[in-house]
Amino acid sequence: METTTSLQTEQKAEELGTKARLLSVAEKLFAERGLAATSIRDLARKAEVNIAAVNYYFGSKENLYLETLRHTFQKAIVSSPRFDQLLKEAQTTKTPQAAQQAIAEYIELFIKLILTSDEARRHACLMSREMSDPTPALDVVVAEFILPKHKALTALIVQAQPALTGSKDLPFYALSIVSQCLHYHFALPIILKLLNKKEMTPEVINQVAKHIASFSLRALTSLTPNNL
Amino acid sequence: METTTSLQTEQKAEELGTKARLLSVAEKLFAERGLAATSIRDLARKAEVNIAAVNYYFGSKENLYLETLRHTFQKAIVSSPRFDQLLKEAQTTKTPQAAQQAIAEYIELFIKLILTSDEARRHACLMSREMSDPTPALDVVVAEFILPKHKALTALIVQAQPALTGSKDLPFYALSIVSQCLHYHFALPIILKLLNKKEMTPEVINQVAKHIASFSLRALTSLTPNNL
DNA sequence: AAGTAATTAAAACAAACGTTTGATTTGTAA
DNA sequence: TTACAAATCAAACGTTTGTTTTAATTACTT
Repeated sequence: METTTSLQTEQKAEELGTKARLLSVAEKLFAERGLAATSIRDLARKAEVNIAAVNYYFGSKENLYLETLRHTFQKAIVSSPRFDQLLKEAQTTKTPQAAQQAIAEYIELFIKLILTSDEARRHACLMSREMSDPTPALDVVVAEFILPKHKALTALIVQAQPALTGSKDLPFYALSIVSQCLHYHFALPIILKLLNKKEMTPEVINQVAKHIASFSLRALTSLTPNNL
Repeated sequence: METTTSLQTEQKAEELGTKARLLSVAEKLFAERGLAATSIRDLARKAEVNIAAVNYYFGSKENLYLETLRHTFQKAIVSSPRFDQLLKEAQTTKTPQAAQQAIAEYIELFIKLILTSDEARRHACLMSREMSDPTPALDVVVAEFILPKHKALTALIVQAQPALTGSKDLPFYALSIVSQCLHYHFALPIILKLLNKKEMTPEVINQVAKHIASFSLRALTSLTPNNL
């Protein structure tokens, strides 16, 4: 029996139970290869777990995939106050300049997470696979993870450019910013070829972050009532 | 025997041979489900062809996939002078204004292709699957298809904003524009949920095209030597 | 210490997979 | 017609797939 409260079942706190070990390896493999290309046997072997454990704990492979996405993005939600902090800070200082600065930092944080953090990369991989082959899990992730972030960023954008208040294509602004960042995840292999590079160096990453921030803020701040 | 020159083997010109039928169905299925999730049996059944035909004509499933990508993007290259024409026209009129207009039309054409043309959508699907799980075919597609387009768009950008000449983050500008467009393919299911829509209507598509063009051109034209 | 529930383990299941085989049909040229 | 090569076909190949079964083992409660 897997008890979550008692510590007697685990000699060391660091040791993961069978279920947790499955979820951990599943996150890795599903992100790397996708649902169809990941076999339960490979998964069980890498998790050092019997083949039957998957069906014992999760009922089916599909359900393991669904639970893996839930588990992964719940982790991400908990560990994302870094972003939310940024948004809150700007709201205290209500000036457009503060919001613009927050947007620039948001972009920089986003780009660096995607291009340097293995965990963030896994999340992005799982998400892009969901977009190619949507499952019921996508609804949950969008509602609980993406929609709140989109709303928060949009609020920041309005603060940075008050002229946008009530504009009918307001929701597209956050998409313009986020899409530029995500492109450096989705299209990374292509972008590396275009830049004639083997990998993303810290210098290039900084350059990219600065470019997207500058590009987007110019688009935002140069907005005049004529453009609306 | 499949003869490519003689017409006697095909009663009607519209009828496709076994090989062509396989390539056609393969493009569809690989785009919809990906390599791993597409079975040769399903493919052969939908192409009304014997199972052994795949290995007879292509040697293996993997090779069929590779040939499908080659075939598909070679078609795309041939049928893309619509884009190239746009670039050429701007070069004749050498003014920044002409280039800016061309960029706006480029974006509109791009967005509408991605969101309305089934063939363009298939190409985009194949490409996004290649980016998630790169195969040797990616190199070919990038070199022959993407790199030329990136160079042409970059030339257009320099013409639209001559101050960018020689700038070290010049290659990122085309990426900023293209990424915004592609996002409406990659993240379409998510974007629909964000916009609370069932599907993309022609009105929204127009709105998106206008937004991206306006957003990008503002970012481009508001560039001053200070920003460099 | 006994007994019950939870977990692990090994083995086997049918189904589907990509591929190969060998025979048959088809088209063409001698 | 005869001969030969290309194309198509049904059938079966050996693996691998996700899942289930059955038995042994472990952990917890009474």
